[in-house]
Amino acid sequence: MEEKEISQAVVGRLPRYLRYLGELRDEGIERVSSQELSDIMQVTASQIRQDLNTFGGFGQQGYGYNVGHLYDEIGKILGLNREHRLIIVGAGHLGQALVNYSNFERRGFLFCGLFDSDPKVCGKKIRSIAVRPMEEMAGFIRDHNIDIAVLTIPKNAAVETAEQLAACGIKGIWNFAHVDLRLPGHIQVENVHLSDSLMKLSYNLSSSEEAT
Amino acid sequence: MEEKEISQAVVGRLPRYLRYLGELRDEGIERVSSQELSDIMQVTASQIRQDLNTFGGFGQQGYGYNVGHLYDEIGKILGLNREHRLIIVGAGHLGQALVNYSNFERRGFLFCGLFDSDPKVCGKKIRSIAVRPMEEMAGFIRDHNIDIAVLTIPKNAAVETAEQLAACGIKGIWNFAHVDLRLPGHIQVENVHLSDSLMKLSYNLSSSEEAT
DNA sequence: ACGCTTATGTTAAATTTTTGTCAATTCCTG
DNA sequence: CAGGAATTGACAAAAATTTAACATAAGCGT
Repeated sequence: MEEKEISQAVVGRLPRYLRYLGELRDEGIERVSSQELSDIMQVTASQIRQDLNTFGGFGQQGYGYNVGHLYDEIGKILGLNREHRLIIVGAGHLGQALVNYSNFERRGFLFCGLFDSDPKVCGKKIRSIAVRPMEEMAGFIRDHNIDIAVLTIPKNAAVETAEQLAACGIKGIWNFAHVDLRLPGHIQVENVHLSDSLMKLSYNLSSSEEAT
Repeated sequence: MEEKEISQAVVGRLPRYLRYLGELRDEGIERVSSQELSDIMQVTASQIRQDLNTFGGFGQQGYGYNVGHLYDEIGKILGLNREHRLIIVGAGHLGQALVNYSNFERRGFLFCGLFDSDPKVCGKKIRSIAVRPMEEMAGFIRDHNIDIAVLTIPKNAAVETAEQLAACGIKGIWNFAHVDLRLPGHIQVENVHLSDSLMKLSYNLSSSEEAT
């Protein structure tokens, strides 16, 4: 029963709010007003209030927002109060880099398995996680209650693998491959298209140059 | 002399157009209509025409768009017709992963140098590029005409390093550190906040679950 | 060469997103 | 404990983005 569709624009801003609130909290600051946050974050106070009110009234008139409480609430909204169990498919440099990123684990994203089609890297251990052959993937997902798969393999392999993952009942895919995955709607896909990002930077470089 | 401000929403879609046009071209397809592209890409034909017309009339009425020509034009708009010279600051797993990604070089993004503050990794070679100490960075940028720096270092170091880079006259920063960099407006910053992306996925997982 | 079909470029409408405003509520001081 | 200051939540206005509609231009077949 979807209450009212919440735009991805709003969702996309939540992690940033969380980040700044975490910093304030770590500085020992207990309360903050939308105007103060606005000054720090360089977005309008109106947008902050609007965004937060999408999910409920977390503030108090005349007082502002309680930093710790707001931090927790946004965390809950983002699903950080539960644990997520992930596997990484593709034990190349990028896959390894992600496994080694300990910040994710701190947020409840647990890397449980690593898979690769290359027999030469299978058996190798990365941060205490063994690389397994692709054949074991389906079973592993079911046995270890995996909900997210991270795709760090070349694009031609990615499409087929994504379909396998879908068939295994995976809930979400964090896709670093440079293709758009076409999967059933109940499977959430979040794309990280690095080359797209680099091209945007390139555009903005050219564009700012012209505007001399 | 900025003609008219082009929205980042449009710019953000260009790389995706480029990708699909490249695929069509590789299949030997010479012409395509906005409606055909619409079917393939799952966006409205209207949006495609609107987006393309932001930059000029690349199509022909009654015919459609010439795939090769449109591909080239979008490439030019994105600045892919020129070479970009990059350095990577932070030779950790992520930095190494990016150096090894050959696709970027094919697009004209040349990795020219690698820098790290850890003396233990300095001197090491990654894909024929030696890791240099941070002290050499400023000189290197000037000597090798570097325009883009890729920041793959922890966030506390990132802020200070970004300021150094700005002082060296860098044009753009591709920022993988989990902070917002505050730099003079003429320096373009493109952020890749991986944990934000993962949190979005997490939100969408929770959200789709609720909507059972 | 003519007319029908196709498909763009452009303008207008609809929708979404962002910003501004203000009454209502709570805090805080004297 | 009363009154002024502060700040939210809600609503309204403005801006931006997306979609629709259509006149116009070019292709294509006969």
